[in-house]
Amino acid sequence: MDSRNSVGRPRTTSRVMLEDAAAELFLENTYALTTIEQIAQRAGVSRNTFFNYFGAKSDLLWVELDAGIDRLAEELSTVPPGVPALAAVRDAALRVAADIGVDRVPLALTQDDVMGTREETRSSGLVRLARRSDVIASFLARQLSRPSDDLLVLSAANAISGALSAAWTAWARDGIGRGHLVDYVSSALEIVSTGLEVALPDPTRPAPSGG
Amino acid sequence: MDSRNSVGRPRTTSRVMLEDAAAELFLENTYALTTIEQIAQRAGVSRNTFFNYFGAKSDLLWVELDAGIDRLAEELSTVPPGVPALAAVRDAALRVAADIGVDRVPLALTQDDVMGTREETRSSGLVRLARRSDVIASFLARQLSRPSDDLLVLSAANAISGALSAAWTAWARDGIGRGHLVDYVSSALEIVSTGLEVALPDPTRPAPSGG
DNA sequence: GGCTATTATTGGACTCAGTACAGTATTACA
DNA sequence: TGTAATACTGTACTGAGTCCAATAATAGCC
Repeated sequence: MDSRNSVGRPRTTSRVMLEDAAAELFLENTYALTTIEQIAQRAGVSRNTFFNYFGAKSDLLWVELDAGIDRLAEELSTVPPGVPALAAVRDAALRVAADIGVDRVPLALTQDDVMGTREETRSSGLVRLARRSDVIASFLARQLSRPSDDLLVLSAANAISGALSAAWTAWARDGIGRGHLVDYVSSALEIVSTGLEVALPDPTRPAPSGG
Repeated sequence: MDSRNSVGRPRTTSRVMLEDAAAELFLENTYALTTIEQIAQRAGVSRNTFFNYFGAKSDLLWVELDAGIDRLAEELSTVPPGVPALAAVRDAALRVAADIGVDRVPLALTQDDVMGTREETRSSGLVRLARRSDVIASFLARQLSRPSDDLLVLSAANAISGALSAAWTAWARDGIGRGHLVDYVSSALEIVSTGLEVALPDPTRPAPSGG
């Protein structure tokens, strides 16, 4: 039961030790009140070593999601030319989601209120959203033979990435007993691919096709 | 020709003087190499006064867009219940865009490379994207009588806001001779409302309706 | 075993954004 | 003229992120 600090800690890599130390401290003292100094100390490592593994304190909140985006980029890079682009994105996103276990929610999304992070979480999380948009946009551009700064390509990539964010967020917020992430991602993507007019029927009017 | 500093500067409000001083300095020295101290000094005001008007250095990049989001929120708040929600959002966004003159591009979007800001621009810009998503989501929730953390509502709001970002970005990047922002916004919104499958036909296949 | 090049880690000094707070000037208003 | 509210300033502080030079650890090779 001696969990004081570095002494006695299993000798895994510094990176993992930093992640673990951070998770503990964020829960104890909130994200905002935890300093990098403290994290490094508990991991039994110097403050500078922290910056060998992470570019910023907020990176610690998004380890899980960053890995997911890397996965997505890899999946998309192996898609051969000629394959329908939107379906390929959807399939890749679903495959990535399928591998996320129920317990692997990003720190930022679960702890959020507990950790007193709302602002910091948000802006650092949005950096991930942008990176995912880039990944998707360059794939769409390649696959559809359009320039990568094309308005349609950028709009579609942003819309897809936005929908994916909504899915992850909603899933994380549903807490224990939530279903599987895949289902959330599936619903969110259906909205953007079939169109908002269809997906969000207005209670005051019949659906467009019925008018 | 005497543009040294505060002395001789027109006595407008401190806020405007800070904005002007910042714009000058960002162009001269890039955003990253300009300190708040310098901005305040050129505006003829103390460093602390800066923080009376702006919460962060990066706010200076987004003055124009922040005003646009405020406008959007106001427009939406006056929409009576029962009006079709998606059309209302589209109309409000178009009205806001219509009022943005050709010269009123946000600093962040035009100067970008000149100012050596890419990273900082991006993450601070994304905070605006999130705020706009919130505005749209709470409107949609109210209008469609759904909870505001509903997956469909969040996905739609994120998708719309993402598409709007793409529109503003593409418009700004097109430089002198670009058309009017309204046209960009209109195209981008059409994509998400009619659906990506329809809007982005795949060159390898006929459109879904034709298959 | 020892030798060497590379990589991981460290200490220390620094810049600057952002916060807190108390004190002073300025303005508005009676 | 006095008084209250508001705008501004000085000072001091915390903590993130950067830079650089020095040292420890490690891997590869003889």
